[in-house]
Amino acid sequence: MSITIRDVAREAGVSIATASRALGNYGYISEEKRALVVEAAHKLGYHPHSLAKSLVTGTTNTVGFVVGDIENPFFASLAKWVNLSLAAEGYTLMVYTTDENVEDEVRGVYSLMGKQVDGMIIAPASLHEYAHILAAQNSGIAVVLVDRFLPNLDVDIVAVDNFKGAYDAVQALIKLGHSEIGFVSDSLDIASNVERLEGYKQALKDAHIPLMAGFIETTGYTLIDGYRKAVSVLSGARRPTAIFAASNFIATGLLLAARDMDVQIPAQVSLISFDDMEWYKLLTPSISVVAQPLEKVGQAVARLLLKRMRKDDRLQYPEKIRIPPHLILRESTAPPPQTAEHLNPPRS
Amino acid sequence: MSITIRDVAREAGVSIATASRALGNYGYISEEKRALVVEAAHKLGYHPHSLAKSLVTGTTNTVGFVVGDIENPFFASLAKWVNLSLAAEGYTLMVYTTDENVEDEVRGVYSLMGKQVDGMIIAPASLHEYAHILAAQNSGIAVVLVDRFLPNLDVDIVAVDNFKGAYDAVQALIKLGHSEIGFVSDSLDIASNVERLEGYKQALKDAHIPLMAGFIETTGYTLIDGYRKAVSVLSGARRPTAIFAASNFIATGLLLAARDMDVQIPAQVSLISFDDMEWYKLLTPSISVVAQPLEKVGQAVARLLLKRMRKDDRLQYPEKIRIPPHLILRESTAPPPQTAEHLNPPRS
DNA sequence: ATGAAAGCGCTAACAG
DNA sequence: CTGTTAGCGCTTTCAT
Repeated sequence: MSITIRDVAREAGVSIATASRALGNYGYISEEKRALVVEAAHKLGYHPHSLAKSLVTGTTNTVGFVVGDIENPFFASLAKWVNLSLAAEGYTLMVYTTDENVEDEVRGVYSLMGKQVDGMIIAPASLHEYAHILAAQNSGIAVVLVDRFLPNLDVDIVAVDNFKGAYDAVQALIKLGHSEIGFVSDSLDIASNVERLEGYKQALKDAHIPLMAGFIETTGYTLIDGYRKAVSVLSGARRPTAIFAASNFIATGLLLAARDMDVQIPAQVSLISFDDMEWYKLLTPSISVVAQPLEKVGQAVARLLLKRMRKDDRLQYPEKIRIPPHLILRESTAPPPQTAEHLNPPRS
Repeated sequence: MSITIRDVAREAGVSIATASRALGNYGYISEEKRALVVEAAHKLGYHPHSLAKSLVTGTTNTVGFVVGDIENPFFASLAKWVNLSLAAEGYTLMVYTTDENVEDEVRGVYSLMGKQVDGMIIAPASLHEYAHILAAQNSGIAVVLVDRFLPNLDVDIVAVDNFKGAYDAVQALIKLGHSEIGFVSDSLDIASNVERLEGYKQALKDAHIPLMAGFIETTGYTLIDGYRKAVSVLSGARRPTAIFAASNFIATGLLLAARDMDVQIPAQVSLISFDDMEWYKLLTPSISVVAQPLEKVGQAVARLLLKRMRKDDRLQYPEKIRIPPHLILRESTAPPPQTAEHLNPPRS
């Protein structure tokens, strides 16, 4: 069927060991035989069987990337940057999509373990279920989390400072005069959302604005979930004058809903979104955001994983890297409408 | 180090073969021993080593996905749909990004071959270089192309009817009264762009509008390439009254440029984009598009590949599947400006 | 510098 | 129904 190193060796008139040395560029071998083997390999159209090699060396040059949804521009962009760094070092990415579903994630992690990936990058779907992540670590695979901390687990992580990002955003809204600020995110079983919620709460607290439970809303992770929740928030009895959307999907759903319901942004409701999108600049109004430097995050993740896979012991354990996000105020944020009867001017 | 089937067999007090049968659910085995083995495996925390299994069975349950840029929403969305269908059948996706660079693509295909993927889905970066794709096919891997035909190669493909999509779009512009219609795409070494150009040309021809070489422009595949080209097109001596953008990246670049240059859409220039984006609806004006039903494309690709991997011989060879796109006219298309001295009313 | 041979973890004849 | 055994293609001691 396929051409093996055995065929190459025979063709070149050398032993399998010599052929292996020639093809793998290791050990002692005469230039003469090396050339012979290389030529034979070329002539026969030989291509190495990495699986067989992996079985003996124990390394696959493959890393697993486990995320909620590869269609989400946040993950797609992250994948691009991670891949860029990893591909340069000869690694291939196996992408596993979980639909933010823990059972799928567990399946994915074990499947990837079975496929003997050298490392895994995971954006865990749940704060509370991590036995599979522990199992992967214990089996000797390098694991680094991205975007979402697992406070109960000692494992490397790279993420944006979500607390600060949310805090800055909400503080900016408060400075504009808002006191009725809504928070909308997807599941609070996801660590980054919890951190963003904490930032939101702290900003309100520091401004002595009472926390209103009705202003904190969560929904699913898809665009349509975001849309539905937005419709309910915008049509609620007590509509906030500003909304902090904890992700691009939530913000997009809200924009779609606002358009359909003829709610004016920012005249009636201000908006700040987590995640910057190229097209946010194109909207009328352009959208204010907490931008995540995904290039930096992706590179940091890749670099850290690479070091772990190479067992670089100059690293602390675990390594926790926080990348600062930055607030960009555009046109979707403005002072609250004058007619708002609940207007509560900021103290500052 | 790790727990193997040998350990499980010993623990359960059976032979390796029996353990393998129990774990793999095949052959004859008593319920009693099966339970024993399963329990031992569970107790020991055994996880199968798929690589070793693959080495003997010759199948990996892995498929390679070779695309230009996973960050491009077109590919990201495609990946999602393909993955959905494939994951349901137990396959994992290895994503290889080529940056639309043939050398990278060649490297990727050979790397994936070495990793013994059962199948590959490729959006080839070049019309002319396909020896590597042939090699993959010849090595027994199921290969199906997506989005881009390779006319000189007998290989399965699923793609949108690019000719028709472009034809319909340009015809719609002509009906609105345009005769100075620009075409902007990335590389014409990419089959789908060529097909779209052909559709553009044919629509002009059928309306007896002379083809102007200066109205056909190509550029790179990134957003910034699209932006730069758009600036030059919009500031050219003879600016078209309508532009057909052959991809979402090109269209986005053009929108960004139009905003920066204060060019009014559609008052001064009409625009139709290939690829529909959720946010196109949110812009002012909303963007007219040739929408590609990516869910259908992704599912068709996955289904076809699955059949090939299973050697379903009810299939023709090669199988060529065209999915019809559909034109959605929104607000970015309007009659040309009255002041245009070159106005050439449609004949219809 | 080169070759013989062991073995990575698993499946699949084959024999019993 | 169960166990023994021969590989899958490759790397890597260990001799020579």
